Amino acid sequence: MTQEELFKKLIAHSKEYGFVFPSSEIYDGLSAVYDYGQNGVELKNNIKRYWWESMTRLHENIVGIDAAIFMHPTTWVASGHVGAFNDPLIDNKDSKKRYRADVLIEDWIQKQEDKINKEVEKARKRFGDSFNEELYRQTNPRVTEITAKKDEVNHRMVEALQQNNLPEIKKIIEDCEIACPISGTRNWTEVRQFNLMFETKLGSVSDEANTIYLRPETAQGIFVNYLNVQKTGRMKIPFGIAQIGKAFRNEIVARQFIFRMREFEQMEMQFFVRPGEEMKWYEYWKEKRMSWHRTMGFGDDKYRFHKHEKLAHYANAASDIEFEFPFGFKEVEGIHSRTDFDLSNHQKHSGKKLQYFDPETGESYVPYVIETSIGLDRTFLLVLSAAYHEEKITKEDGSTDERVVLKIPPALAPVKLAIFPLLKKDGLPEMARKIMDDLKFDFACQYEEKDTIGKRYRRHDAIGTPFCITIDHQTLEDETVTIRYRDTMEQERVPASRLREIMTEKVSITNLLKQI
RNA sequence: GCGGGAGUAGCUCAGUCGGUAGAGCAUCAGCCUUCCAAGCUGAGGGUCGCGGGUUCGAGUCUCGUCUCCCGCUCCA
Repeated sequence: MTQEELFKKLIAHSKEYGFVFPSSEIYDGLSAVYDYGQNGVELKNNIKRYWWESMTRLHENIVGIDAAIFMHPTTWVASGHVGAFNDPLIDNKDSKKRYRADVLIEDWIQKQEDKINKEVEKARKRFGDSFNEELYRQTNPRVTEITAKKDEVNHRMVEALQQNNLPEIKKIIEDCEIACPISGTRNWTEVRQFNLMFETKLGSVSDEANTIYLRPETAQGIFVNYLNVQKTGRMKIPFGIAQIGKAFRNEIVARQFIFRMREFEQMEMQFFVRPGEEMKWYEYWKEKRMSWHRTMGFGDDKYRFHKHEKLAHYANAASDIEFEFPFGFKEVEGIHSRTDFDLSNHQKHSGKKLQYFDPETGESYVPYVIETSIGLDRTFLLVLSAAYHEEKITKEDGSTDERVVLKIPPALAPVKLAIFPLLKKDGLPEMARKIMDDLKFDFACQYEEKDTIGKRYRRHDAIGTPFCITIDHQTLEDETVTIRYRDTMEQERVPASRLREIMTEKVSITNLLKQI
């Protein structure tokens, strides 16, 4: 089976067993929007808990918040999103490739600079020690010509971007005779604007309303509350603020199931540190986060770091944790050194002092920030794709059989234990109900009495239930039950009175947290 | 946006030459069996994505349209 087929089966399985449904399906769906079903929401909540507790419980100096999705519009001016997330796009009609129009122009400008540098180097060789680079740059006719043209284009581009003048951007591309690197042609479409932030109106009367944005990242909710948390929590640097919440990006192309959605959920932690110590903490969090992933037990070779060479406007170092999905190694989490970019800009735009007085050094400063930002939906997909197994089984009579099993770590599984009476008579259902009533306060349990026992086992394999408890005639005599293990399909007989203790040991998130 | 693929029952799919809708699984009710899916009987479930055209007659031919999935620049 190819990876693509496997991925398709995984998507079908997700729907079939109540993990993920296409949004608004009865109306033909909505592109790249998905809903989490009855099992999906449990798995998702368990992942959230694993993350949340690994942050807030295991670190005394990390606390959580839950900021609103709506934020003051100036937030996004300060964060750089208003400027940086307005991408003018253009398509080449021959190669069918899509480009960011400003990037095309920037590449052209870079080319001109390369040309100039080449000229300078040539001249340096020619003139030897007597070479005056500055003078040459100012006087050489060829260099000054290219420089002038380059500066003019740059000026036009900046102005056009500021005024959102798309036809002008198209004209620049035409004037510079920029060709598509793939097709080599200059057969371009019009330039179109893709605003990555969703707009909405605040206020019930539309003409009085202000345009606000749905947040494109949760981080800013942390930054604008930095001072509130620091003061009210009497936090001392270094300290962190964690948050789980929805974010929205009007992606140009949103694809690959729940991997890239327009509405998605992030789990972010911003860690505030003393300037100059950011690299130490950057390395610390890279290791911590990788360890969190590996503890789930899907295999260390499924993960790798990817270092960003090209950095975002706010970062001075950035690495991704990538996981090997059925469609290749893809980013699940980013660990970014964000410098003091965000807090400084909020300080500037708000006029509020966002500084920290460090009693150890006796100085005030704007803290530096290390960000860990993980996609919850991506982690969900990670768990599902790593857990999905199709197994061939040889039965006692020699015939072969197949089963689909989700080997989800027990602590994250939507249903922890399924409770079955072996027969639907002889008082077994009553006994099973009694055991379930006792355990349901501590574990997500499901009771099933329909169909043969084998069918019930398989149904729970398919949703990843790690343990099935079966009540048989012997239970009536000595109060023992069998535990059937999902991964090995083996059974073990234990006293019913010990179930709580055994299950607590096997399914608690605490034990996962201890291994990080 | 462009290119490719696909829309028939909850799921997987069949449907011949254009003749009026089928199977398996699943669901529900009952019977039988009882520790690893597929025993028996019965029931429910369909505007064949949508709209027009050709035809006595369209799931099938034709035109249009919509939606979903995959690939391409961005990111968590």
